[in-house]
Amino acid sequence: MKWVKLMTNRVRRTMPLLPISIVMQLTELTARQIRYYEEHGLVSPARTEGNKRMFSLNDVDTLLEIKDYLDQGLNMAGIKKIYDLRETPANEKAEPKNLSDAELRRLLHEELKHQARPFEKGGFRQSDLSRFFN
Amino acid sequence: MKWVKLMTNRVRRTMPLLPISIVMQLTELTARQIRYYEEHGLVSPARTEGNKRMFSLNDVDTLLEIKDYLDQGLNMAGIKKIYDLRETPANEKAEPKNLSDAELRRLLHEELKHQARPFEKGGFRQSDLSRFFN
DNA sequence: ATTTTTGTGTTAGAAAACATAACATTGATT
DNA sequence: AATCAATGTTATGTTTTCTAACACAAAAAT
Repeated sequence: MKWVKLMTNRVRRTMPLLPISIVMQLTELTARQIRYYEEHGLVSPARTEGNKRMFSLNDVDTLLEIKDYLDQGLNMAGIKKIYDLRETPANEKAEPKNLSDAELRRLLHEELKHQARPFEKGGFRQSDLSRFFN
Repeated sequence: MKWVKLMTNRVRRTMPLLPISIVMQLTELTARQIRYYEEHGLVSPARTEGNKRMFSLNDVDTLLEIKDYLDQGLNMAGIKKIYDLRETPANEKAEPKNLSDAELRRLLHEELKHQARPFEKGGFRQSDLSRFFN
């Protein structure tokens, strides 16, 4: 079952869940800025069928970093270079990627359902999606 | 620092981040169903300035639970009752809830920042859940 | 000291997503 | 047969997001 863990970890951070409006709030960037950074390949949000950008938590992470770098005086080229260097294609392991939608949903659902609640035991008020933020 | 952790946990789970379309995919419920459950007070998503529903991770959890209960044959009344009973106003402790947006953002930022570096995000434009896993 | 480039603002017009509200349908309860 | 509960469907209006274009100030290059 290790692969499940890995997959869900990956899924957690890469799931495109957030519309640009939320990302704007989370990052304090304007839509213009976010799109501009995308234009330069620094983020690659998914798209809905209707072509709307949907961002993952990783994307938010990246955008916050970009913001930091800009604050530190770097320009696009510098930031690009940093990310290029960071890319270690060596340690990119191929992951099992041939699950049906239904299966993936079921896995997600399972995880959501049986989350150990830290404190209470009887009252599992919520199964906790917050792992998505880890 | 413990309370920070707790607090951020709470914040993370209650932050209204997700539009209804994403919640639909996550829960496999229709918009109609989700709105109907809201009508019955089972979830209370936040609203944007423009009146669009924004759901928290807790909301998703709740919706998944509702789905389970319905599958188990409960009806609205039953589910309502369950949530009513679950509400133990005794253990509702007042939580420190007076952080500025900037502070919250910084906390979130910190958490996101010191994470293991993710994967590549290639551009993709697919429908269904499969676009979550690339 | 000009000229060019960069990063961002602003605007316009179109399309997508979402809202409410009403009516329809289906299966269970009375 | 009539009612009710949960959901589907449709109509219509508003909000959000999109792309593309032009504007502009500050930095960089010439």
